[in-house]
Amino acid sequence: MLDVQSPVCKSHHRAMRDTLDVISGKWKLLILSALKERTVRFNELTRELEISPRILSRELKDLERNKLVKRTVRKTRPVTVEYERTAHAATLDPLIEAVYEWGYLHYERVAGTKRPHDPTEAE
Amino acid sequence: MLDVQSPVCKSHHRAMRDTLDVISGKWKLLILSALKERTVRFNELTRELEISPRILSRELKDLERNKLVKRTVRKTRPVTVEYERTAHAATLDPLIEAVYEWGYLHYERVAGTKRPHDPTEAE
DNA sequence: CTGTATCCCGTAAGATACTG
DNA sequence: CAGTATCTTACGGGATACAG
Repeated sequence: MLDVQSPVCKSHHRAMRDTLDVISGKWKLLILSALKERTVRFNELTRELEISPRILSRELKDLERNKLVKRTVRKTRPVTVEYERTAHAATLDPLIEAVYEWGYLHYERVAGTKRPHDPTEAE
Repeated sequence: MLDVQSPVCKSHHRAMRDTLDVISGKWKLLILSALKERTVRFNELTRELEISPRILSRELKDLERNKLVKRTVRKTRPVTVEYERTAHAATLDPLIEAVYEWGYLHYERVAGTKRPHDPTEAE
């Protein structure tokens, strides 16, 4: 049988799957992006990203498990928890940047076919 | 500085969502990656990516709808269909490259925490 | 404030069989 | 070969209420 897929393509494929397994989904990159500049508390994130606490909790755990965020409990009055990116997460910056760049540059193109939100736009 | 969500962050967020809406999911980037070098036929893709025809069909339609792949019917013996990337898809190269790079460089790290590997596959 | 516990829905994804 | 038709399962994602 002819070798349809070269070993190069295979490993390429595998590497991409590895990445996608970690960062795919609706939220992970957005969360990491939100943590890019500063440390953020749980509820801050729910508000900023408009994500339900249930989902956020799960996503943060995933990210923590993959060593991309660090969770810190601060013994304040009611107790606050701060999330911050790890150094490892910083290695995702080029990827995040690429995602942002593409969305920014090709916004109109995307808008033509689909565009799900923003209620500020009058209907 | 205490402006929790600056307009910059908002638009950043939006741009990322736009990108994610188009390329998120398990398959789209892998498909585009497979089409990077050459034109590929439908069944070739199902074999190379180990994706079921149903899913592949849907993904290709999505990509076509977003002007990322071009479908060409060749009037051969039983009829073959070739898929190729559009010029627009080429603008995703930096993103795809970033996905590949990260998976490649941080493979070990990922392996430690999760690795849904396919045991049937030997290399 | 920081989550967890339920309940629910839509869709992604897969297996298989079948048609043009 | 290139898909489509079903059917089924799994999971992502959301709403809400509640607990620590």
